[in-house]
Amino acid sequence: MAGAAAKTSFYETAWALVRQVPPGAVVTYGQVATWLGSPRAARAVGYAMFNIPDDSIPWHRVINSQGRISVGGQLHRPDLQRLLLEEEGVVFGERGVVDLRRFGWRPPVKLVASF
DNA sequence: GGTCTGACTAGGT
DNA sequence: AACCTAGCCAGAC
Repeated sequence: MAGAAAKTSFYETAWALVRQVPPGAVVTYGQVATWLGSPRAARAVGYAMFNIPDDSIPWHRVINSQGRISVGGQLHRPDLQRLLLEEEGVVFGERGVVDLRRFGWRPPVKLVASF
């Protein structure tokens, strides 16, 4: 690439990575941040999800490290994220907690390296 | 370029 | 187990 390489923003990279998460699987903000090379940027990742540019990004598959949904009311629909996940087969515990050991997705090393 | 904001996290009380 | 605090990061003003 000659000259200035298109410096992909943190957000765009996060979006691209989240888009790789398959249906029925979930990842945590901290995980995504780690894949991006900044283990402590979980907050920034969350913010990136808040600013998703289009509907092709499965933002709902990103939850917090506790296996719980952080947001409490996106677009006037408090349970939208949960509903979308359940539709994909993700099971929530009695307290709305997802078993990350069971549904947590781990991307191929090669994929992560490409980011 | 300093300041503020958060869909985060880990640790302490 | 619920609640509070401090640390961290990228973006918007």
